[in-house]
Amino acid sequence: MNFDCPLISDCPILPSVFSSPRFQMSWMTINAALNGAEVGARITVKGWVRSRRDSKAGLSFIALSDGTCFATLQIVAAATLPEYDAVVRRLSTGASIEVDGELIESQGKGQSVELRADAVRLVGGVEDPDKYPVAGKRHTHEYLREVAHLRPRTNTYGAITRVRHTLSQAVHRFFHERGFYWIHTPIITGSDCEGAGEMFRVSTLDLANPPRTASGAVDFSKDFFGKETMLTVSGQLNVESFACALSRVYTFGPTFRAENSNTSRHLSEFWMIEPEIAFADLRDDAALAGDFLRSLVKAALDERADDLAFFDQFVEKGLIKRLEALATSTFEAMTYTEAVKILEASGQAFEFPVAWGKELQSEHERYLTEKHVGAPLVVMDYPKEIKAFYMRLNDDERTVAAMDVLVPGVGEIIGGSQREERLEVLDRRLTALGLNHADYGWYRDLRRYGTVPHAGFGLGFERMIMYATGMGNIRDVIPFPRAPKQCWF
RNA sequence: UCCGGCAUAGCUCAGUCGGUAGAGCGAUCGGCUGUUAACCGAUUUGUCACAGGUUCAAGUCCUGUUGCCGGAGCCA
Repeated sequence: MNFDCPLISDCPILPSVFSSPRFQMSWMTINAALNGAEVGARITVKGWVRSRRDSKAGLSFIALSDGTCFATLQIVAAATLPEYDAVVRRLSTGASIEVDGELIESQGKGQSVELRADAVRLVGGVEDPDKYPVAGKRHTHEYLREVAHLRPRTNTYGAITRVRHTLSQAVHRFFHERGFYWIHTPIITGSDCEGAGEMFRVSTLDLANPPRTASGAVDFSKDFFGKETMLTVSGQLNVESFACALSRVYTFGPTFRAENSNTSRHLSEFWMIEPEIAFADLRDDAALAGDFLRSLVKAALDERADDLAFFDQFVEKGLIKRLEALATSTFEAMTYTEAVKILEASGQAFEFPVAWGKELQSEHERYLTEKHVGAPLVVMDYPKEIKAFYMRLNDDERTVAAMDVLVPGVGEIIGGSQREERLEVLDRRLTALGLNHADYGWYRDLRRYGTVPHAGFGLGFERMIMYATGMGNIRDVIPFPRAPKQCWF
């Protein structure tokens, strides 16, 4: 690598305190070549062949992608090149090449600039073009999932990957700019009170021959941590302790659920964002959720227009309009009690009956957000019986300060609540639910020492990506999906 | 986990009443063209998911298993 090449200024670098000295390479990204490089520049690009078309005029056209942007760069390779027959004419989809050449205005339609090749070098050929798993044709998402190591080379997955990155960056930027601190909550937990479903065990015990207690049960005191440990299902409980010290904090990391969920909206391993704010109530929480979703959508619109244009055309017609509408909207909000009234008055024939005190079913949520509102919707103040122990009891003693954000097409994208900060009320809830106070020692401590009202929520990151791209299956918006019976790569 | 559907060429699928395997796309070769989802012609391709059963004969019918898809539940 040559880090001092004077010709190259690598792809648009955002203004930053880190912008000098620049990290430069001796070749140019296709993103840089297409967006900002001077016509007439002599450059080198490297990437993977999407397609090759030969012309009897003595030319071959190569569509080259390096994944740095949606578009491919058209390489024009003349038959007069010494390597024309040995290299160029043998290129097939998927091969990797390096090309030196001059960036020129395109003589053809479909692109403004193209690279007139001075030299084409094969980096890696394709063993058997007939067997290349992502040949230049349409493939189903289901099939591409089986070749997840090669699907990043397709238009769709390249676009998803770039949007995913942009949204990740936007998450951190949003919170950083508002004074939130990122807390790295643990992945391994010894807390059996997280309570959000089945957990994966973490153990170094010999499964075939585990140590036993006198009563015959597996003796976890002999395990690595001296107790039973699991993969976390949420960083919330841990992050609450940091909120009650640094005021505004969030987590953004992987989360694990061992539920046997076989749906297009669930993964066994997914990423979740959980902000937590001290001195905040549920209204503050909902306001933050709205700002947050709008900011993420705006980031995607601003920074990934090329990828969104693709999704708009091939995945969900009208996607961009929908996102633009969201970016400037305020979310409608209603209480659970109002939602039940609306559903009861809707005249819809639901499979599951609607009644105050019962969970809202998917079909109910879908009606509310897709038909009744036609936009994102916040439902608040659910009956305490159907919500978790840590949610703050409202003055009516029947409901808790919980909220769900529902969006058309995806359903529940955010779940949050104001946390119960009053020790005696929390203890009453624990008792009512038959939970052992001793198991919640440090969590109760937060209520014993300088307790404050606080609230937060969890956003399923992959569900956000689905919403931002129009993709219909959550397994297609994460690089290597983990789901029941699926851990292939 | 429950309900429903599906599993046939590299991919997407057809395959009638049970009678011994087809198309499109891709790929390869050739033709044409500053081409671009190119176009025209030719060629290429099979453990019919797996295990058993019925039958003279099973891709086709029956049983079981596995996997995938859609919906539901759990949730984010």
